Amino acid sequence: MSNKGITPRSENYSQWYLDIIERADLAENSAVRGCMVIKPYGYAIWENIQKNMGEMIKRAGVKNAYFPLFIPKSFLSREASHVKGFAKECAIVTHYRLKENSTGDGVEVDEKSKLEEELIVRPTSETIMYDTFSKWITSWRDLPLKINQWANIVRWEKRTRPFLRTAEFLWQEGHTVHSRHEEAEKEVLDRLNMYVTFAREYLAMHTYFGRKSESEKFAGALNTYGVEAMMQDGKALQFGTSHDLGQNFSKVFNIQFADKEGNMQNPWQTSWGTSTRMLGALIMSHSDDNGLVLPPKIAPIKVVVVPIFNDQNKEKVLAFCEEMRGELLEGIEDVEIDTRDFVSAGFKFNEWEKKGVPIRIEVGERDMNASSCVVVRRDSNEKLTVGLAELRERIGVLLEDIQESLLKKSEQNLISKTHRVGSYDEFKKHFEENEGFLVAGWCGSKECEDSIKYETKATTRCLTVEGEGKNGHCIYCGKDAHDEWIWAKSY
RNA sequence: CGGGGAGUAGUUCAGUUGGCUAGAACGCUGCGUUUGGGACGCAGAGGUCGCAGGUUCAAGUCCUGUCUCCCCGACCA
Repeated sequence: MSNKGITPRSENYSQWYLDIIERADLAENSAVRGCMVIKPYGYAIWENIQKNMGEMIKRAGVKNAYFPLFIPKSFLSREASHVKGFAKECAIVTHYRLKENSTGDGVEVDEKSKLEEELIVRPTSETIMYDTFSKWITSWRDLPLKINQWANIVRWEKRTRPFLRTAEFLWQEGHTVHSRHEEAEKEVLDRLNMYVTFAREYLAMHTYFGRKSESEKFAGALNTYGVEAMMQDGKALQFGTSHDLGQNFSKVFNIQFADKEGNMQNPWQTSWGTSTRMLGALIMSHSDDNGLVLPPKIAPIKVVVVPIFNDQNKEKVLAFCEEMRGELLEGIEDVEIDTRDFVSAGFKFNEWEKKGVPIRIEVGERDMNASSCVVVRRDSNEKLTVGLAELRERIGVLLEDIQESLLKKSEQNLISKTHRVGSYDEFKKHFEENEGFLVAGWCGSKECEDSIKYETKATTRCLTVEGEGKNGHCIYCGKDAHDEWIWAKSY
């Protein structure tokens, strides 16, 4: 068994996630390559994410809203570095009508329907939202304004990878507007912490988080903060970001408010987001060679009951399972009974393992007679015989225990694969031969960062609180460094 | 956009000194026996061999063109 779990390089990678998504089969048209179909089981995970993170977002005083998919081209060109960051990966709507083609066996673009101004399919919604915000905000009384939207966005990446980078993906993007910079900065860090907490509590993922370097920051932001998770193969996966936009956008979108003294001011803004990439992070963090392993809090099915029966005792066993779900497992959510009589029990065991269901209960006549059942945990494959009287309590405890031990494992993976090195030679050697992250001083110059990236493929991931202000030497040039950064190869 | 690889059944693929009716495994359908770790037997369905042209008595196989996909880079969540 490999110890790297499911990664894009693992054998049969494409087989592993097939319960969650599949590549959109649009092979005849290269223009839509890189799109994904999220299947019902995968979407159920996404719904759990939406529900739980959605609650955290609401608790932060943020309201949900929805803005248009299409952005006038002129909006995108207002903030110089923003447009520079996204210009090369936009889908553009140029016409609004089709007509029958000359041979009569299809359709073609009606050239007469050309738009005067092209529309951009949103790669992110700063521009279209902030144009609207400029109409909503006139006074200090309108602030802070905190808006979130769950939406799809399109980024025409040159190269896509199932899960980790698709042309279209779903996400949540939050946008807030504040009267003072300190307040905006606090919001940025609060939301960053929200993501870290969500990753820990729900996804059972331990992460590093902190400020991104100049070259890694969001196009148009003053500062970007990120959450970095480590996959089982030691590579980094950026999980969420939170940006301090300063006044960059409020100035060009003409958002102004009258302060208490009656002076017109440009407010301070933030934006923050997490995407369906989380599904990829979730899979790659916990799963093993037998398939997915899902943390109970996010698993669409928490407990699956596999009845073991033959033609003679089928009804009896199935009736018992229903009873089990209704009474013996009262209060345990998302329990599924696999009543299929056309596949073998062994097949079902295997299938639910592949789907990552945290707990499997096996019940046959043998168990019924003994007033017990067999309980199997997905994370450790441990089998327990549990008396029916204590079943509910044990399952409740087990679910919590699985959640906890997955987090512990993730923490262990992160910490045990984060190293320090004394020289650049060792730094280089690490990324050639070993897995995992490095903590190393960096003088902050773009030259050093670029050289390191070119020579090792590793980049700065973030500057953690612990690394901030830690004096030392730049791992590359040897000059004085005042911060220690997290370095890693990333997806 | 650069470098590699590949297009044959739903999927993964085999199939060259060109030669009969194009194959396997898995999956799918039906019947029967099974069901405590991916069941088995029998019967069956499923193909314009990416597309176009050429060479030949004969092309999945050789030649030319063309399209597409995948992988590795650059770019990025």
